[in-house]
Amino acid sequence: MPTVDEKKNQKRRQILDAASSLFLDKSFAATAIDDVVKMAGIAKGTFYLYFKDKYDLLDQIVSYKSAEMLNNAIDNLKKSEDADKLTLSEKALYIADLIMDYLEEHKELAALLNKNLVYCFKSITAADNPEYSQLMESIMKAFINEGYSENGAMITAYIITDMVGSVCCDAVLGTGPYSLDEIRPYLKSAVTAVLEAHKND
Amino acid sequence: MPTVDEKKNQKRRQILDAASSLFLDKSFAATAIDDVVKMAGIAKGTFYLYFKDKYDLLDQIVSYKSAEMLNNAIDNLKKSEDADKLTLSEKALYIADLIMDYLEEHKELAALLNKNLVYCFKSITAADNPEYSQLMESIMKAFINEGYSENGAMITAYIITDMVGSVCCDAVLGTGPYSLDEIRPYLKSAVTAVLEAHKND
Amino acid sequence: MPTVDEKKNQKRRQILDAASSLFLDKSFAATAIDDVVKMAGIAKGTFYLYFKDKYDLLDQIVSYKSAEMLNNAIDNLKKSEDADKLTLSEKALYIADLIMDYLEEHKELAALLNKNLVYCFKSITAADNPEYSQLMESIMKAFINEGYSENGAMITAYIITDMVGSVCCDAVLGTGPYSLDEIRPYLKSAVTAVLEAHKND
Amino acid sequence: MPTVDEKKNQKRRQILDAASSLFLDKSFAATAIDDVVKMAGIAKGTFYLYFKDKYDLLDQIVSYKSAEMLNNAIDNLKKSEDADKLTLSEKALYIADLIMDYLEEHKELAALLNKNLVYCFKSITAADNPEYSQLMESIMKAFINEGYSENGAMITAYIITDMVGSVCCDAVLGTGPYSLDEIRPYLKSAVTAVLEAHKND
DNA sequence: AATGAATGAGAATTCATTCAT
DNA sequence: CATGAATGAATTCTCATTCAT
Repeated sequence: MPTVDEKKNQKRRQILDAASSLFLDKSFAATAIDDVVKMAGIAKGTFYLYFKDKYDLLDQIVSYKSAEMLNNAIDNLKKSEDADKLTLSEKALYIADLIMDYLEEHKELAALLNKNLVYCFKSITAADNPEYSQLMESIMKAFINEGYSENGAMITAYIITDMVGSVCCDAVLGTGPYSLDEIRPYLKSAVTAVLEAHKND
Repeated sequence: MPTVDEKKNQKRRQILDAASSLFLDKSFAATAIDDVVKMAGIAKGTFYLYFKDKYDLLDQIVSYKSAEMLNNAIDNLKKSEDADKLTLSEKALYIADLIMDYLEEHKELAALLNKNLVYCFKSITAADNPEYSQLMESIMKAFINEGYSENGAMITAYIITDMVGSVCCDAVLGTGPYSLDEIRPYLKSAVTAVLEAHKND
Repeated sequence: MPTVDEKKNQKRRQILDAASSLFLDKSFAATAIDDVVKMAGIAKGTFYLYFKDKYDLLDQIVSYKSAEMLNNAIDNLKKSEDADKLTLSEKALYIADLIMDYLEEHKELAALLNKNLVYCFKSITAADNPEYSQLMESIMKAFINEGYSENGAMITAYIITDMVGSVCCDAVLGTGPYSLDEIRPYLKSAVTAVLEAHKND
Repeated sequence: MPTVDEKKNQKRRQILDAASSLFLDKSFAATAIDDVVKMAGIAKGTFYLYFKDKYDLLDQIVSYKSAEMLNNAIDNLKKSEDADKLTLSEKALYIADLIMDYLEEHKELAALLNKNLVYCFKSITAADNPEYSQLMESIMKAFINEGYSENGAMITAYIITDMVGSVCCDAVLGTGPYSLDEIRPYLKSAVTAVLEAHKND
């Protein structure tokens, strides 16, 4: 016996899922609200009960899908028992691998990110989820421990995020010259290299 | 005495310039052909004498603006007499700097590339300009000489291009967390690091 | 201990009051049932328990608010003990003043009447309230006594009502060029003049 | 051989005429742009070539139709050779008659004015047509000559305009209790009476 | 009686493209 | 070559009303 609120949330997710699959197929611009409601199996008016307008839909999709990816990463991190023993570089590669796997399986998120993997962190930071802030903090600490300045750590993380996001989106969406499998080892060694390059900066 | 062809080309450039400035301000989707022709000072019908449709306009802008950037790079390279004596890494940094400077001064191109600096090379490759192919070849040779496999060279170049493009577009368009001045040194050391990482791969 | 009927009537009035204030602010057309129910603090479905549709609401508001104004006029008339001794013209001015005061203080009614002060009398005549018919009759008698034909009396009363309604609505709603204070003396002498003009017609 | 400009103006009038006839039948709110373009025999997009939006259409109709009425009045006035010899009161009655005749024959204007005959003068004043300003001035002079203060003249004219407009619109649209024929003599004597009442105020 | 989620027809407006002049 | 009026399908969003709970 699902409550009213559960039903509402389920319907919201129906719309979110329909829309993100359409955005992947046809792009945001080429997708009409009409397409979304038809695929979600609801009436046009119902859509506007859940979303202010088309842009609100886009925002909510990015947040919602990003949160899914982050939660997935956190879950994985928790499960790997020896996470604590990993070096910063190893941790970075671990997370990079998780993100690549996730985007490969959720191409619709890759399409939405449009190479801006940083969006994830932005929308994550906005929602004040204690688990997220904890994660952020622990990452920063790891950087500092290895000799990075606070600013250097942030910039390095940003460059790596952008590089991984850009290359990975191209790869999984087929818009770049290489498949994810082909480029993954090179991308990972690039991550390590950039990380090392800025140590003690 | 400008020939008919020169006049045509001049009008084509008027449209191209008007459109790219509008695409920067309001995005491709939000720019109407009406806006373009008004800014270019021509009639609506005239537009379709020069471009097949709106998408053709976009394609031609990217090619045209990319060509400008590439030509600028080639000119610079030619002027620096000791270009031949530079190592691969030094050349890469030299080009990266040129691209960063150019995009900073031509934000409209940054907006059009939308983080896909690779587009440039694609649209360049399409047009068979001997100077471009020469440039490409000399770059490849430099890689091979330093011990890269052909495939490794291509992938490395691609990753670096994507990284620079992504970070640089964010920076000049103000969509990222850092300005170009702030991030440039870090980005350059990242370029070197990635380059080194794949040597002998 | 409020009876069920009293409760119903109270809720009906809540809706009526909310709606008329919104109709003043935003006009009938621009006011959504949604706005009304939100302001009245009830559910959308509840609205349709009390009113057939949006137009029924409008009708009932005009009747309800007109009745309020008429009741107010009757009360005032009763209190002024020497009402009987007044001439027709004096009575007319007395009532005109009451109406002007009332509309000044209840601009929402002025907005609803939309210059049709006659609506008041129509919706009043519909409801068969003995007090209203008494009032009407006594007014007609006063006319006849002063030499008007029955038809002349009706037409004169109509013209005066329309003139006062039109000028007064403009004044209190700020849609005309004069404030009520500025125009009131002129309007009152116009009332007297029209009254005199048709005597013995 | 009609010029392009003549054709445009003719099309604009087509739309204006179609719209005002529909506004009479169904009210402004109930008329869709779709109805207007169907009746005018043009495409929906064409409508927006001539009018900014639905409200612009309404404004332009009122101006256009008001101008027609005013021009008609001026023409009539010019033709009646002894206009100069008429007293103010006679002039007022002459104009009132013209307006009543006109609105009876152009009910669509009556519907648009919505009892606000003053709109006419507003929209007329806005357009700086020398003939209109001349008319206004000569009317004001006539008032002053007969002993009115400037303010008194304005207010009196306003009250009369509002009264005639209100009563007359009701009459021709059938929303009031009397037909124009029935009420015209009473309305005219009311005009004279109000005029007299404020002399020397 | 009361609720409020769902409906879907219908509204206004936009805009890429065509074509007669 | 150049023009710009005309097109009409497509799009987003609104809102009075219903009905299962």
